[in-house]
Amino acid sequence: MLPAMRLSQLFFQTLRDDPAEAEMVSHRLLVRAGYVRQLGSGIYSLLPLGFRVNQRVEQVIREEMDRIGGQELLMPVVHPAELWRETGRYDSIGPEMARFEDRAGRDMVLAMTHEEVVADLLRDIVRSYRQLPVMLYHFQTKFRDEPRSRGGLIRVREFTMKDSYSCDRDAAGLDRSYQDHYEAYSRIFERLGLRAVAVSSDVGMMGGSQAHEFMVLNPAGEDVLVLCEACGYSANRQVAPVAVPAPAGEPLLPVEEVATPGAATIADLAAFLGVPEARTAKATFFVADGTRLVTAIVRGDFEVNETKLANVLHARDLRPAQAEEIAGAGMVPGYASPIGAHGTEVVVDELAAASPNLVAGANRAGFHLRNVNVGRDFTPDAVAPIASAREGDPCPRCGAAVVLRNGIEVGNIFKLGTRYTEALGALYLGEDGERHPIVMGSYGIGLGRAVACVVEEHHDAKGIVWPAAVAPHPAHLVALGAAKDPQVREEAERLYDAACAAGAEPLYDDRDESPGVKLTDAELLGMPWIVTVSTRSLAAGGAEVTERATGERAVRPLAEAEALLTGRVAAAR
RNA sequence: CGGGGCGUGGCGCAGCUUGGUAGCGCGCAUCGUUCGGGACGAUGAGGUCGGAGGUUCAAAUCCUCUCGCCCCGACCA
Repeated sequence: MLPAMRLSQLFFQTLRDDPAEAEMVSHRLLVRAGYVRQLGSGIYSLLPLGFRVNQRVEQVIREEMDRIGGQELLMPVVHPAELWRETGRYDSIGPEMARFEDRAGRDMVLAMTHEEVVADLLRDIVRSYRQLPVMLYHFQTKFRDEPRSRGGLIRVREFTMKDSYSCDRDAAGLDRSYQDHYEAYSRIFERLGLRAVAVSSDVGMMGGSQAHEFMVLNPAGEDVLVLCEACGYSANRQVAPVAVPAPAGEPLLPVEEVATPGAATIADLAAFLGVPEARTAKATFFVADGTRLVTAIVRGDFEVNETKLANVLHARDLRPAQAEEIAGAGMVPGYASPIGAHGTEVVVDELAAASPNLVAGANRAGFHLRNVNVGRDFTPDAVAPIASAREGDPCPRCGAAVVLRNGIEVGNIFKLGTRYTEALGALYLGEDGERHPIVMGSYGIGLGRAVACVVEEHHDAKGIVWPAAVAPHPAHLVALGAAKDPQVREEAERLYDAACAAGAEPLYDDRDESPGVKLTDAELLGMPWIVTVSTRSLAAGGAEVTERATGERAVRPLAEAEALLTGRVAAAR
C-alpha cells in the first residue's frame, strides 16, 4: 500500500508557468504538477508523486504478467561485454549502447535489453524439456543512448521497462506464449486507460519472425500506422503492404527521349508532360551500411519506405545518399535513370515494376525517357515491395480505403525464435533424446512512456485527470480556511485520520494556502476525487465532493465523504 | 549526425541591435491584514548573465571557442 500523504510534507512543487522546454502536454503537466524533474537530455527523476504513478502502473502490469504465468526476477543493468559478443550484438549495435571498462579493464555494457542474460540463465539452469516452458519478467532500468530524446517522458535515454521473456520447447509453445502476451497486453493497456491498437511491425534489432507493436494513437507519435476502419486491419507503415493494383495489360511502347527542361521533380515532370504522377518512375538514392550505393525506384506517386528497403537489402544501416555520392556514380539527380545505373544496386518496387510505360530519367540534365519498362529496358538487382502505403490506398485485407494515423509505441511483442539460445548454447534435452535450442519470445513495455501516454489521453485545461487505476492517490482531501475556522481543521483532520486508519491513502492538502492555490493545485494534480472541507461546506451539511473527470460536485454528509475517502464506496454520488 | 532556436536569482521572461557594471512578474522569508478560485501591504534574501579566451578605459551586450538544453529530420519501449 502506498502511504497517505500531507501536502505540507510532500516533496514537490507545482509551477505557475509552463516550463519553457516542454512541448507535449504530458511533459508540461507532469513537470508543472511536480511529478517529474529533468536531470539531463532524456534523463528524468521521478518525484514522489511520479514514482507512485509508476508503481501503480507497475502493479497493473505485474498482475497481468503473473496471470499468464510469469515469474518475476531481477536481472542486472551492468553486463560483461563478453556476453554480448557471444550473440554478435556487441559489434552489431551502434553507439546507442553505452560501453565502459571496469577497473580491471574488462569491457562492460549498460543493458539496453536482456535477451542475452535470459539466454545465459537458461543455458545455466535448463537441462530438460520438463523445465519448459517458463516465462520470466522484470522491471528494470534500460539505458539507450538515443541520438535524440524528445517529448518529455515519451522518448528518453534511461527508462524503466517491463520486459518479459518466454522460453518454450518449440514453435507451437512460442505461439501460445505470444498469444498470451498479446492478450495480457490488451488487458494492461485497457486497465491503464489507454486505447492501444496492436499493429504488425518490423522486427528491428531484435530479429525474429513476427512482431506486434501496441500503439496509442497520438498526433505527436513517431510511427505511422495504416488502419482500416472497415475490417480492423492495422499495421505499422514500415510493414504494411501496398495493395494498389497495377494497370491492366497495356502494350509496351518503344522508349523515346523527351526534353524536359527544368523538370527535376516528379510534380514538375508530370505537369510538364501532362501525365499523372502514377505514370512516372521516381529514383532515389541511399547508402547502405556506409558503402553500398543503392538506387531505389518507386512509382512517382509513391515514396520509398526506408525500413522496407533496408530489409530487402539486409542492410543494418541505411541513409539517403548525398548529392556528391550520387553524382560520383555518374548519376544526374533530378534526371537519374535506372537504365545504366552505373554499378549501383537497383531495387525496383513491385508496383513500379508492374506498371508499364513509365516516364523515367534519361540520366542527362533536362531529359527524360518515355515508355520505360522494367525487365525490357533494364534488369534490376531486385524487385520487391519497398513503397510506403498512402492514405486512401486499398486495405490489403478487405480493399476498403485505409487511413494513416500517428502512434506512440507503448509496448511490443516479438517472436525471437532460437537466435539467442543457439548463439549462447541454451539447449534442452527433449523427450526425443535430442538437444534442442530453447525457443524465445521477448515482450516489452516502457513504463514512463505509458505514464506519459496516460496523461496525453487523460487531461483537461486545468490539469491531469488520472484514471483510478493509476492515480497516485485515490482522493485529494482539501481543507479550506482551516487556519481561521478550527472546526474545518478538526473535521478535515478527522476525515484524514479515519481514512488512514482504514488503510486508505488519500492526499491531504493541509497547507496554509489560499483557497485559489489549493483548488487549482488539486485540479492540476489530478486525483479522481477531490473532497473539500470548508466553513461553507460544513454549513451546507458536510464536505464538497468533486469528481475530477466530470467536474460534477455536490455537498455530501461527512459520513459519505468519509466512506469515499476510506475506499468503502467507489463513488459517493 | 545535418538543420533551426535558446542559455540572465527557484520558475517564466525583458535587457543585447546602438558596450557604461542587471531588471520585471511569479515564487521564497518575516510581520500584519485576508481566507471558495493562483489575495493585499510592508520589509527582505537570492544572480560568477552556461563556461573559457579575446577586443575595450569598460562586456549580459561585440568576436572566437566550448558546454548544455529544446525543436525539425535518420533510430526505438
